[in-house]
Amino acid sequence: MTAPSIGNLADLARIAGVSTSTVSRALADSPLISEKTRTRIAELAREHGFQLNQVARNLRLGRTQAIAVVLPLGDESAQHVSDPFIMTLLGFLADALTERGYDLLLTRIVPADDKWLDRLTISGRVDGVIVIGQSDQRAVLDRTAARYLPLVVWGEAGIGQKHCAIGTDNREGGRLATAHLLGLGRRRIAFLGNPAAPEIGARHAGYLAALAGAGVTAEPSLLLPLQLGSEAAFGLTRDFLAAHPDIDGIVAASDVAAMGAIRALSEAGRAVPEAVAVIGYDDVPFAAHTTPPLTTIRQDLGKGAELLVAALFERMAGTATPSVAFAPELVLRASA
Amino acid sequence: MTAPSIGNLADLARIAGVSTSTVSRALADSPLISEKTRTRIAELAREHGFQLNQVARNLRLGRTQAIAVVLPLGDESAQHVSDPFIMTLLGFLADALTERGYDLLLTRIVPADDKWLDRLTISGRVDGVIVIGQSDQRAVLDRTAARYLPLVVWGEAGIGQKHCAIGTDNREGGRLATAHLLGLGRRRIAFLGNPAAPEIGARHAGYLAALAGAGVTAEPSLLLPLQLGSEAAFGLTRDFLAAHPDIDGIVAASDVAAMGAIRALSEAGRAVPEAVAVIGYDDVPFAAHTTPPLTTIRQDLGKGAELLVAALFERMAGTATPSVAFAPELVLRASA
DNA sequence: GCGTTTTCTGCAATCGATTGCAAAATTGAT
DNA sequence: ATCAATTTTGCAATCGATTGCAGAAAACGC
Repeated sequence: MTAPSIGNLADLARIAGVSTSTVSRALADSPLISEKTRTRIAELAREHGFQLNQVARNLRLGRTQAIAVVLPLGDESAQHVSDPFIMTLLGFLADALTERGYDLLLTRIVPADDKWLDRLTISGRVDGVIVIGQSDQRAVLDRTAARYLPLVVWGEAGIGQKHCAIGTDNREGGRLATAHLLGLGRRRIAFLGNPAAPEIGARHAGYLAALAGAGVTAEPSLLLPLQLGSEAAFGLTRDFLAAHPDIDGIVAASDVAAMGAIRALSEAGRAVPEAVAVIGYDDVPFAAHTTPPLTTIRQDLGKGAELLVAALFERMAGTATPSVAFAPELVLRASA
Repeated sequence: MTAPSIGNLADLARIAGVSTSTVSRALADSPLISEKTRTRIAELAREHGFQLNQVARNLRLGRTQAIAVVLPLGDESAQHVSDPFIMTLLGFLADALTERGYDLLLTRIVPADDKWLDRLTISGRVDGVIVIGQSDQRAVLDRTAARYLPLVVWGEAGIGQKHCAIGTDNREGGRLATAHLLGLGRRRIAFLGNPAAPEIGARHAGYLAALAGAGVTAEPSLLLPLQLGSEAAFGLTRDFLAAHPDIDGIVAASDVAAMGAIRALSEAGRAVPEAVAVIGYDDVPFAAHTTPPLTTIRQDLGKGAELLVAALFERMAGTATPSVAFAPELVLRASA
């Protein structure tokens, strides 16, 4: 049986026959402590399985060593998001933060009022905040950003926006996707997604730009306004196909939406990609495993998480970092 | 412009012209404080946007009001899991904990030694721990559970196991899945998954039991030992089909695996479900959107999260709760 | 108006660490 | 052996809250 575990630093000090100051310094490798006592105390600590109380430590040091990651469940999101895209980003964030010795406090918020972010920032529970997705909360984000520096947001950097947003260049992504279909000779290309959401709006703008660039007139009727996070892509596409049997391409705003569309096409007897080419967005983990595997626009979330965390730490150190939009890339598989 | 925000309770006390005790009590709705001063102080607090420092509060109260949710990345898991199943459970856990006023500390751990769990439990950062998946860490879990009560694990309740595991009845799930295929008249049914992992082993046992019950002899060669979390289902199934063209059903250990198998079948020109019926496991969010939509065994993760959290809170209160395995259910869609 | 209850408020200790400053112990020089 | 210089240790304040106990104020009875 190993020695009983010790509650706090004072207990350990008593056992070692020294003051708490000495123990604290020894454990912190302070040069004020002789090598002899340092090793003796370190040995005792290990022996008794002692660890500092992080809460007390952080209180004294005026920090928390924790970062809040917020998933706001606003207009666009259903009650229970489990969007694989968001979850993948979350995983990368967890890694990036852990690597830097920070804890990740996961918070899902249904924004009832416009104070949810303030509550979080002044509660003293975290040293910084990462918000995943702007949802319909841009105003709240802007207001808080004016007063609270260590805040970064995954999303689209809009004009006149006050908060630091990091994400991929959605306009470019939409353009890439559409240009790819155009390059395949497709001309009647539908857009599946709701442009009201900031990111999707930008992708739609890219879609329009690509069409214009190829001399194809965009038809408003080829827009399928799918709620983000909704699972209605299948039904929406099925009904749409009845009215527009002549389309030959679909630019989907997410891989999940693309999957729904593919199923609708498949059930309507339209081959993918022969009859209708479908391109997704995100390149989520399962995109390579659908039938057929999805051609899609990849957002490198490993890189995204790195950028988010890097910007956040700069901000925690006092520098107001600018927004970033990095380039997405086309991933060729079989659906287009 | 609103009044400048106040740093701490003492500042607010100064402004109100009372002691910190009074402010603290007023904010806590203590009956020791007169209605008059209580409302006056509450008003001041709102006006100045004051909030208690939670770290200090929790230190004083000897708690953290936070729960660690651990994703151990052991043998079976790739470096970056983003298994939709786990992520869905995580979402529900976040809701269940938030509802009870607790924070969720997300921790991904690659178990390098056998002390990772001890480090977490004695760091004082959390009031309890939920581990998602036993991975290859059963020994560590058992050892810690002997000493640290507020610990619950999502997973299979094995015999002789010391820790509290909560999950679905995997044996029953495997049986259900297999029985369904048998009911469809299928006889040459393959199992796609690695029985070495506890949960999968149980599902495989159920598979064998169902075969035996129907008088079908199980063939060891019909086992496709897919690493859990791996993305190799496609390749594995494709190669397997070459050697075993005669199968007419596949019981997959996860929906993700089922997707890979369906693609392999599709590319081999075998229709699903006509030629080969495929049944998945989990019923993850996208299972309804594959082509064809997956027939699968549903694990109700909302219920699972509720059970995990309920057990954890009982344990935090001092009661050693037993392991629980609740029933999974068959979800009929189109793949089998 | 005065003593007694009852109601309110404040002092000071506490949670478990860190750290500036002063005191003690050690070392070295003479 | 004595004293100065240096190294090592400890006292006590601090981070921002909560709370037992005692004292002040208010309410009450006579």
